[in-house]
Amino acid sequence: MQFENAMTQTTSKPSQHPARAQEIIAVAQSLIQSRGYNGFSFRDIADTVGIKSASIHYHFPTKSDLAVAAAADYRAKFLEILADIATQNLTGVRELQAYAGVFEITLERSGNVCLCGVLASEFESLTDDVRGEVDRFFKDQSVWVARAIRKGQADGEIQSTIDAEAFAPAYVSGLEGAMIIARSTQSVDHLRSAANQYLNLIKV
Amino acid sequence: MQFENAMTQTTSKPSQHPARAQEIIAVAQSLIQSRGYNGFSFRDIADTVGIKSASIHYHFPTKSDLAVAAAADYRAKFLEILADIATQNLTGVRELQAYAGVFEITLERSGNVCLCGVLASEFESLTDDVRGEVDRFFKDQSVWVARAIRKGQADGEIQSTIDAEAFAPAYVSGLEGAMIIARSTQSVDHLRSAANQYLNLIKV
DNA sequence: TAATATATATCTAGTAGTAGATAGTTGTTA
DNA sequence: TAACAACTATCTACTACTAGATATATATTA
Repeated sequence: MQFENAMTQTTSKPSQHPARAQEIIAVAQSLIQSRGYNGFSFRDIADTVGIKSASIHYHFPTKSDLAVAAAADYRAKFLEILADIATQNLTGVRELQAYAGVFEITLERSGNVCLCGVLASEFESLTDDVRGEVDRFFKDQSVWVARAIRKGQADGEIQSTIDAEAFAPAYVSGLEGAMIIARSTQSVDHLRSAANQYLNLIKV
Repeated sequence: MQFENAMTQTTSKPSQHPARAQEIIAVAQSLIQSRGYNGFSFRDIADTVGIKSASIHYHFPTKSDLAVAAAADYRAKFLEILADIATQNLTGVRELQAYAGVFEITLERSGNVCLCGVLASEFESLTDDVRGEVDRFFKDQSVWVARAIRKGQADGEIQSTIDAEAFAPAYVSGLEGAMIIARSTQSVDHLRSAANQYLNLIKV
């Protein structure tokens, strides 16, 4: 996947050479996804990247700035993946299956859960900047899923009685919750099964 | 609600006079539910309870011990509430609505999310003891929900094609995820709506 | 071209503050 | 008196973060 938008940061420092900044973001994302926002330190990142913790502050003045960048990057990349799925000429149901597949593959390959799901569960200890990014993520997701549902309805494979705008956030929520619980119960199947349950119920 | 089982702890110190220990557990639960396991300190609890942080170690030698006690107590109390619902002679669907209501009321009144949902999202930074408690919680929940679903099916108000054992964890996961996202989007309605979506889909 | 200036990205060394945890002491209660 | 439950005082390790120096690369100017 390509690095596109590191300048989404509201903070000052632009950082002309984004390779290292991106590297820091990637490690931060992985650490947040496995241990949470309050579960990692600048030193953890520094040790992994191979620099000193003080050097991270050059790229991201505060931990909040880093989290904002990590969440913004995560959101952007997720949107790219979804845009890619939408160009594959799939049916609505297949798109929703592919959507769930993104969650499943993440959990399967890395053992990590959704970055914004983790941040949301620590919501009270986040700055407003990070909260905003988390909020935007979930809005993104619901919009994309609602579109896929309507597509499936137009093709006659999803029940027309379903309210796409109401079911979309429920589908997203279900996958987020199932992903988090799946990790704690050591079974990707928990997530896969939940996704199938939701989908089977809305199919004609 | 009554304090029942503080001795579920695997650790040594029994603490004959459980009032203060229970007070500490209650504050710890609230802090975990709002800021996460890594988002609070012994000093936070001490300041709220009105003792010194060192005194907490008398009741709970380590932070992990405290988290285990908090999770075990949470699980026990949740089971009491569910047992209470089950004695109210409700239909299966009404029981499932009451179940969702427990989540909604918690979020509405305290702004807090499910303790075990939070812990699960920080899973990688938990000790095995805490992990076990979290795991047990979700097993509990699925068992109770599956029973309610089968009850609804027996009464003919829930579709007989639904696999109760497979849908139960999906329902629990959905409510957990919706609860976490609802807080981050500042709307209890997000949770209420998701609960209704799931239920409407399985009704006859 | 050579000298100068600026920017980038890192370092070392340090700040004040907080984390969980421990040892030993004191008052209180059964 | 003995158990309990708190205390004071302290420890080590770590937290995010900062100041100032340095090396290197890139521009700009004499």
